[in-house]
Amino acid sequence: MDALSRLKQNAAEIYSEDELRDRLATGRPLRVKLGVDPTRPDLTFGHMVVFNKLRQFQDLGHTAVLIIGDFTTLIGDPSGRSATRPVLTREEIEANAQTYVEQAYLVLDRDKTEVRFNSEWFRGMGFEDCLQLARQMTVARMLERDDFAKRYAAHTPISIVEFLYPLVQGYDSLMIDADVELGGTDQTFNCLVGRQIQKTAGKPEQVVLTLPLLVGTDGAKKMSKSQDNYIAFNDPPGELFGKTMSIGDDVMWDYYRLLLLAGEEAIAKLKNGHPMDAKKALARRLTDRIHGEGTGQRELEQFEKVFSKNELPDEMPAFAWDHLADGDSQTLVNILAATGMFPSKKEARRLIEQGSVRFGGERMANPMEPLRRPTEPVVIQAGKRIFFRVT
RNA sequence: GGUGGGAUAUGCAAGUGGCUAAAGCACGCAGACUGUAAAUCUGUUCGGGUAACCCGUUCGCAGGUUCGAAUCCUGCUCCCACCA
Repeated sequence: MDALSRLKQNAAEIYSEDELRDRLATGRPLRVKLGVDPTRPDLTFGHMVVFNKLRQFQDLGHTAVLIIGDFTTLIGDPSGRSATRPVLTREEIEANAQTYVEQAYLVLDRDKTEVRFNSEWFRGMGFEDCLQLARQMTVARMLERDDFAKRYAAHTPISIVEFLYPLVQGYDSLMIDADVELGGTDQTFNCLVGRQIQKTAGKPEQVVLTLPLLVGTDGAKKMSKSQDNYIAFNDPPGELFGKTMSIGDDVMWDYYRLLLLAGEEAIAKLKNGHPMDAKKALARRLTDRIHGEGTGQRELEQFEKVFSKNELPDEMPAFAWDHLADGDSQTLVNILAATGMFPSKKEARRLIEQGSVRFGGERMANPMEPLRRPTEPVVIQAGKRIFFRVT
């Protein structure tokens, strides 16, 4: 497969393919830009889609330039909801950026990655320069952006600062001489603004390559932290595996394509088999990818043990009786609550009343059931996913 | 600057003096079933209490009226629309 077709794989849009071909033909390493938001230190599988593409560029000898939007974060962005986002301190931003980049290296080639903070060029920028930049955009053009158009129509607030964001992002492209900028399809507008700014400055315009947005575990909306439908890089292996198993059958193929870069032939083959086997393979490979070779197999075995065979997992947290109770006898609900594994005592009681709690394998439906100090370790199970031992 | 409308639990959204811890939907959680934490069906969803009942806190914020307020009054904050 030649370079261009590899890079085209999974791409939603390329502006434009001809330009990309020409740029590749120069034979020099291209500077491929990706802007990241340091307000959220945790990477999700949604990010992986774009990072995969970046990695493909790296494998072809190009340089990844990660722009940490620290300057913009420092100002605080009132985007979306009425509540203004908390403004992060310099230290918080740097810490976030650090974790972010470290996680990104699970996908990226560290040696071919350049990390830049955009405060580098924005901090010293005067208001005059800012106005000069703002001059390059019109309100009508800005309202073309899908996100703004919708919010404007729905009467949700849009701050002037938000109007400045695309310009800021575009200016980043100018400052690092980006040849290519990557982003999700929701970033299309912002990336295109970069082209305009480069053009005005008399520089070659960057190629924009957008990627589809990964659907979240709810199977409906795009994966994002705010929707709580995400799988994060730093989810523990069991969580990561389980969450992957919880996605709907329909969206599984997108995960194969966008996260594992599976080809259509391989997918067609999997579709002939059992959906559950395909999903298990997906979860296993993704777990391996993040947590290291072999972890996927281990989680697969645990998963089958717990969910298919209804057996106990190999590992579970243990609590000493003396931490949970004062005397030798205590009610079930109090024991559960004392572990801190439930959001509230009410919640623990609800679970008991709904018949989801087993004590040593025996179902207990009475929250007030008195328990005695166990003579040997006993396993308490709540629902399908919470297990712990009392010793 | 003027006029009108709005702020309710995780999200959307009912509720205009007591029967409201607050309808409904979505999400979440649990049970059943299964092919998995898919799908489907059912239940459940503020917190505390030896507990089919009692108590505390919640309806933008701060006060007030009332036996009683998410619901009425006053002030404040924020948002939206129209006009300029």
